[in-house]
Amino acid sequence: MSRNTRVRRVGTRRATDIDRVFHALGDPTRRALLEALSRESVPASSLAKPLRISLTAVIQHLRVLEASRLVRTVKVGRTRTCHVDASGFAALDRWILDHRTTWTRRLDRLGELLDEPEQEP
Amino acid sequence: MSRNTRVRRVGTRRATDIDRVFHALGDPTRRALLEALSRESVPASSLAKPLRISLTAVIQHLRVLEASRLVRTVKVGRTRTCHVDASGFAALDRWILDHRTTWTRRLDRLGELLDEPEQEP
DNA sequence: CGCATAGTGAAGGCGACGCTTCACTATTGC
DNA sequence: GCAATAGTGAAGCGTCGCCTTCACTATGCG
Repeated sequence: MSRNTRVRRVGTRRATDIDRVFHALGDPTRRALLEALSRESVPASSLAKPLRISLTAVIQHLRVLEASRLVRTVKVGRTRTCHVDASGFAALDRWILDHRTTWTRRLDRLGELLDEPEQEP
Repeated sequence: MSRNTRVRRVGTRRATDIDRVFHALGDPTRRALLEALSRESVPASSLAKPLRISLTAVIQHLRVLEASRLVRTVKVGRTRTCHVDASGFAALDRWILDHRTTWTRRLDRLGELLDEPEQEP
């Protein structure tokens, strides 16, 4: 591990909660992990195969997800069971809420944009 | 630039919109940039000094933010004016909405968590 | 016991990121 | 015109992040 055990930093500053959440969600593998977990709580070992990565990689991702409070894990016996944790999700929601007000005040358009079906080029 | 101009990828797969949004928001400097922009539209050059980074770095961040549709910029004369763009924000909102339902179905606790003032250790 | 299974720790490869500096172009304003 | 200002392109540096393999421990089970 070595690097993953280190306290996450951002520049020289200590990482904040929202830093961790955004960083955790920034990786598509971790989002896939979350998606799998949102269906049902599962042992770590069952997550590796569908994503085609090693169990070690899964454990490493789980550590990141746990640090950001998006996932909570419990180890019973030799198996570590993982389930979604709402805390990190709530932190994200709080951030969004805070900034939505600022942005909508300036843009006053988010509502309409959300109603649009999609607008990819 | 070279690397920043390259199409963002995630593994071997082309990056999706939400990939770009999360990645863009994962960097605290870019969030600070967004925060500054949410107050008022400003030329790129005015963003560098308060963040204590070079103008080049700002431009690079702006490219990332534009690719994720969180920021839109217009160049008039020699100055590039930047303002918040709701599209990326809407994409994020959509993602959250989609997954909130799944997670609350499992957790049925998000509501209470959001009502709690804060719960950092 | 003895073998298979689930998870950990350490170390390293390698590409991506954030930033800088230098060189250069395009505008602005005297 | 000319100097100052705003932005770009290219290149490179140090670090981080994702993943792997190998070695090892702990638990479950016939």
